[in-house]
Amino acid sequence: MAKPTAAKQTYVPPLLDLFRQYGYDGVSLSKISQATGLGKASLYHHFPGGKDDMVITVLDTLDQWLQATALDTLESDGGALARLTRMGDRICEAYSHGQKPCMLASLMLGSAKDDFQPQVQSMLRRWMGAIAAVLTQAGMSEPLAQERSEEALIAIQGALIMARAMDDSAIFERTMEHLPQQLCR
Amino acid sequence: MAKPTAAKQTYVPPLLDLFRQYGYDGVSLSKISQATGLGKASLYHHFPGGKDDMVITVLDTLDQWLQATALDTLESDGGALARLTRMGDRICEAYSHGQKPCMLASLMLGSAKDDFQPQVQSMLRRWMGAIAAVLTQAGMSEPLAQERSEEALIAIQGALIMARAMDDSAIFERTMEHLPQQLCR
DNA sequence: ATGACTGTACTGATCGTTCGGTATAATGTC
DNA sequence: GACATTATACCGAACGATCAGTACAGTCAT
Repeated sequence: MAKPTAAKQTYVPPLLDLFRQYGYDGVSLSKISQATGLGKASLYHHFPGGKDDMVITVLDTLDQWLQATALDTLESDGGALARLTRMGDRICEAYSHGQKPCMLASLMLGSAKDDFQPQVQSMLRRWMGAIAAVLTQAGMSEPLAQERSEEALIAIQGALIMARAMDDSAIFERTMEHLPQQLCR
Repeated sequence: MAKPTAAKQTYVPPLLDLFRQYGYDGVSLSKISQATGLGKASLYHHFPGGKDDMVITVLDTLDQWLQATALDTLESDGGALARLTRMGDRICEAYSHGQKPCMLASLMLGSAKDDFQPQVQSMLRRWMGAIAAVLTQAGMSEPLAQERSEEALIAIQGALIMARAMDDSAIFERTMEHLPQQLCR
């Protein structure tokens, strides 16, 4: 929303790591202070809105990353299968091969759900839209493409949950590997 | 573990509702006190181990429910497709058609992950085993059946996340409806 | 010397937990 | 049947710790 200071971006990676692993309620300011190496005063200097401000900043950065690194890739050259595979690779790396949770999912649990649901919904919708566009471009009907894109997000989110719960990153890697063919089937 | 008092079971439903929606870190004793109508001190009378004790009690009850209501159903009569459909119906109802999160997934986020991961893993493994058993019994090869049962849990967990995030229970209902054929394909 | 940044100290609120005590009902003793 | 004892269920108040957030004086680079 508000133009993020360049300095703010410095602290996004540790913040992302915290929020995706512990969720909104599980992250305390002392944890944040420890992870960023910043005192509380400094945190409130960079993020006057407190914890919510930090989440929004991370969410904005994540949004830009999703657009630039995952979705724009879908509009490059190559067949649908190749493009989806490329996106899968980026996604797989972003989630550390399934070892790290999705922040969007983490935020939908706990008391902060309502506050961030609009932005989360917007990101998920755009993500599904980009996948569906690839499929329709490959000749698939609009409704089927939308259904398949929904299945894609379900597979990604579910595989993240299961890989983390079972402590087996192979579950996520296998799912991401099969995903492109699964979508173009 | 320890034989639960009958009285303890009285407070399981509100506790389950809290933990699945807010996760371990998001549930405070005052929230629990309000939800159960019990004073904080009374809570420690029934659950001497505090919050952890409550989670374990709920997890035990959930384990019994899973076995009795969902998994034992898989061993009844009828074809594989019919049996899986019946399980799907029970699951769908248990999750309020996708409106309520899975407590197993909720517990795998936050600071309490390590404490409850063994029991969560055990339940998920048993769940997958029961589904795989139905599939092998229907003539499917052992490795394929295991892979499919994994896909089933991924679909359920992913659909729960997406349905909740998008605020659209149809996502979950559709996934659960397609699941049996998807598994027997 | 001005503005960006940070450490220290502090606030009131809430956290999980424990203490002291009360009401009720069951149990044992005579 | 009367009375003391015990167990169960509950509560208000308070514990020390930590929570999110603020005030302010200092430090630093420019």
